[in-house]
Amino acid sequence: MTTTGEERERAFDHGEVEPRWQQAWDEADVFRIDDDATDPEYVLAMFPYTSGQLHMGHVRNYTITDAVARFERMRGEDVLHPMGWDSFGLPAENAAEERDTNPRDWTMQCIDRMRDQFVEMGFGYDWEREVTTCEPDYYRWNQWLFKRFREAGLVERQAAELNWCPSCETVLADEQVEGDDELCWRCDTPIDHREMDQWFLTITDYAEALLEALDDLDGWPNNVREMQRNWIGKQEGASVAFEVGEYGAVDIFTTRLDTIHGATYFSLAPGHPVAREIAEENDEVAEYIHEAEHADEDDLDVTSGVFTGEYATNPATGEAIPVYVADYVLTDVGTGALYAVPAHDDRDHEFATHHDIEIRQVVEPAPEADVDPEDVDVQEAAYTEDGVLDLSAVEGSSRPEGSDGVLVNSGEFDGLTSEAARDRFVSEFDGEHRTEYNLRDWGISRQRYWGTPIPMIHCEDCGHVEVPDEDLPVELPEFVHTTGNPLDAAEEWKQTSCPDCGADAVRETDTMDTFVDSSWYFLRYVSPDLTDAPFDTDRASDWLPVDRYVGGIEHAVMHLLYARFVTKVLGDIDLLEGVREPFTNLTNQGMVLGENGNKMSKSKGNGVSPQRIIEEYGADTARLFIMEAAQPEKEFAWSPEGVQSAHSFLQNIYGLADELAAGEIEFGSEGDIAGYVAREIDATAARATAEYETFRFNHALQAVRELVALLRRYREATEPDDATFERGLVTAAKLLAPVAPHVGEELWERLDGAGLIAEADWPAAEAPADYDTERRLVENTREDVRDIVDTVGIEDPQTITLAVAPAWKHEVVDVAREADNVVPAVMQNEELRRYGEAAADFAKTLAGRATFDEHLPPERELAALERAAWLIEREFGAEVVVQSAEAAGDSLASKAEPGRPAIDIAE
RNA sequence: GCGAGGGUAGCCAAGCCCGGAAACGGCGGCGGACUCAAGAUCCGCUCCUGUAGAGGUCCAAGGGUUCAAAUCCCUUCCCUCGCACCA
Repeated sequence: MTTTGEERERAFDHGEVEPRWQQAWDEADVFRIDDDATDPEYVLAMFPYTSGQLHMGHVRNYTITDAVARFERMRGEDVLHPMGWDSFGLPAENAAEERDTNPRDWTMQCIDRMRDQFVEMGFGYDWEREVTTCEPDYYRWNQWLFKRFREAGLVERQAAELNWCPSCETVLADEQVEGDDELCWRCDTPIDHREMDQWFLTITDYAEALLEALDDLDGWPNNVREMQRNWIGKQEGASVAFEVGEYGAVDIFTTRLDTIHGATYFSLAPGHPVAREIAEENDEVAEYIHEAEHADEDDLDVTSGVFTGEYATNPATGEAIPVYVADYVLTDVGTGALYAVPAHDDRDHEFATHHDIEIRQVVEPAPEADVDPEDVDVQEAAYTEDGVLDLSAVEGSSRPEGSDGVLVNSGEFDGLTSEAARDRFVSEFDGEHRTEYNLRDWGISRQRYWGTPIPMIHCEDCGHVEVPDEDLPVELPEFVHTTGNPLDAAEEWKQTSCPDCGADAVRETDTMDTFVDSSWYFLRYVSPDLTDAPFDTDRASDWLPVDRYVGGIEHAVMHLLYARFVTKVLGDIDLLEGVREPFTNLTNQGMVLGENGNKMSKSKGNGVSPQRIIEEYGADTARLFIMEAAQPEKEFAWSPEGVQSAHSFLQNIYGLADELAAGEIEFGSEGDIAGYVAREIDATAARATAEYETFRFNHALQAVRELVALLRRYREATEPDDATFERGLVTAAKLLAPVAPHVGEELWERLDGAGLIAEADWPAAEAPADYDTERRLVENTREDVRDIVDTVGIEDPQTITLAVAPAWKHEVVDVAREADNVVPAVMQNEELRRYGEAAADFAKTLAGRATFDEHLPPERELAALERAAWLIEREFGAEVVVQSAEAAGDSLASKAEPGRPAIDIAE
């Protein structure tokens, strides 16, 4: 960037300015919130994982919440805006291994580094409420809550299948298993699936509550709500038992019980217990199951399966249908067993065709459907829609060919709609209504060191025994480098005695999933130092829910679902009162893309380091650029031009304030222009406020830029009125301050503001009366003048005369607006009739129009044009004369209409 | 396949909920002011036609409702995201 000498003189040095204000805020306790505050505005960003690296995603996330917090504070709200550290987790262990240190030291260093960066960015947090999940002061409450959940019957020990790396001797999360070959991400060893006992929180008990409440979460994005609905995966259906050979009754789950008469085979998942029983007698089945269990996802065709030689009895028809074991039936969906209806299910159809099984239609389109039953050929493709039952094809049906249908066996079902049949068949075939969820219980056991120890003890005699509350927290032992779980290797720590019987016992060596930490951290901020409970129930009940939660979409399901679950449980065990949902409004900020529009990544080499931007341009430039670039939820590409533009703007407005402070601006007493500027100031405040409220910071900032540009033009055009000019700058500074807080303070200091702008009052936000109408009048008039000058080709206009329409024309429009029949209505008006033919002609003109824009009365139009005349003078270098209809005389004024002054341009 | 969100001028992108001006902004491009010049800044223009503020054609495509549609309704096409051998 090149700067002129003058600009350099007027520029601020962010490296000097920013730390100074950060210190000033700190000393003035600007961001502290008192424990006594009632129902403060709770503004929260998802706390970061402590990687030590601040990236642009963080900067964007925290710039948004910081701007909102500052905005609300200036409006006089008490604001809770805390920050903490999601500091447990596997990466810390890996980093410790790589650097020959331990997870704790490494994590603490990362936290210090990140905290410094947050301060440098000017983010205003109440650091007295800082929460660090890897501190015993925090995680002891994970343990305490685990026990309360257990008391409430929400903790279970179940077997679960896990990814196990035989070389590292540890469990891996799904995302740590790489590629189709399923290799360990660290040592490239193929992983095993191992069934292990695990601790679970039974979130499935809350499946319905979690699902239902989504409908009322109006402040959440639709896609997140939809993702949670999908995840919970509610299915309403029914279960019915089929007798399978000598193996007894097998329950199936179906959502299409109406099609039961069309079942022509029965299918078991390879993992179904009955399939395993059959395999013991049948080698072919055993082989298939083995194959299915060791195959990769796509190895087996959808039609793969094996006939077991067994038959199942269809309770609807009494028929015996063949039993298959098929891979397309999933063990953990429904009951892992189903009856197949090839005529009405695509996969069953494909399977049946391949295995040459009968396809029997039992549903046809209902009369109101726009499909002709004749066009449905289930031999070709399954008909999967609802319809009416057509049991003519069922064996034993008494329905004659072509008739409207008589019932199979019992006659009473024929013609039922699918919906009615589903309901009816439940009782008819001894089934039961059943609701299935895709949601699984939350397995929280991790065979890792860097997490919250699960507060349980295994005693030979007493089984699983809780660690008594008074012995909490169970603290982590010293970290040891080992291939497996360091807790397992910590012999001294592991050996203990049973709290119940006193015998020798061992501690649980699993730690908790780190999502446990983040499922309630937003409550700990309320009372971070409390020593006898995780949080102060009264205060939390008052301060929660979080009013504004901002974070990445990657947490749409996991974290946000767990937090909702925990919040509901806390309510049910009386630790929270009247808070059923943790986050009222949720925003998922979009990605910051690299300059080329691709995702920033090391491999693409298009990453932009926040640290570098802060050093080169300062935090405010980065903040302003990010907020101007796009609305929070949209992605945008990093742009050096945009950064540059934000930087120049900040320098520019600073320069103006500095000149003002230095007394270098000549002031005068010009009145009309000041009036114009004054109205623009008010309108800008109103617009920016509304945009802040609706999270469209880019629009708010655009308004601020326009105001500053206007002030600059004002100064160039005339000797401005000092009070108006200063008020304009003060307003711009305040509107800018939430986004560019350091520059805001610099401006404030030069504008003689008392105290800190961070604590100043937000500008009153009331647009002037009829602002929009006036603005439209002025803009239209300016455009018309341009249009004329351009089309006519006037080289050098000398005088531009604007004449406002006479009062009677305004009245004609008023009458016309109300009238059905314009011309008669106008001519019947005594007053208007006085204007004779002119009134009639004008009425005729209006009669052809469908609508009438709002317009100002003549004297207000006159005043508005007088205020705006300077803009036209400046643009065309001509004298501008604004006249009333009377002053202008008939020849000109007759061309004017309300909202559209007559224009005369003299060369 | 199911679900959600979209398709607006060369590009990015507002407006759509609550129908009423060729449609806010920005970038890029063009012209002008300032300057020895460039940059920065400022003022315009940027769908087509037009010597007094005009006319024409426009918001993925097609239909409909309405005095009036980018906006409401229907159909089709395309994009992005989420879920999915889900019984």
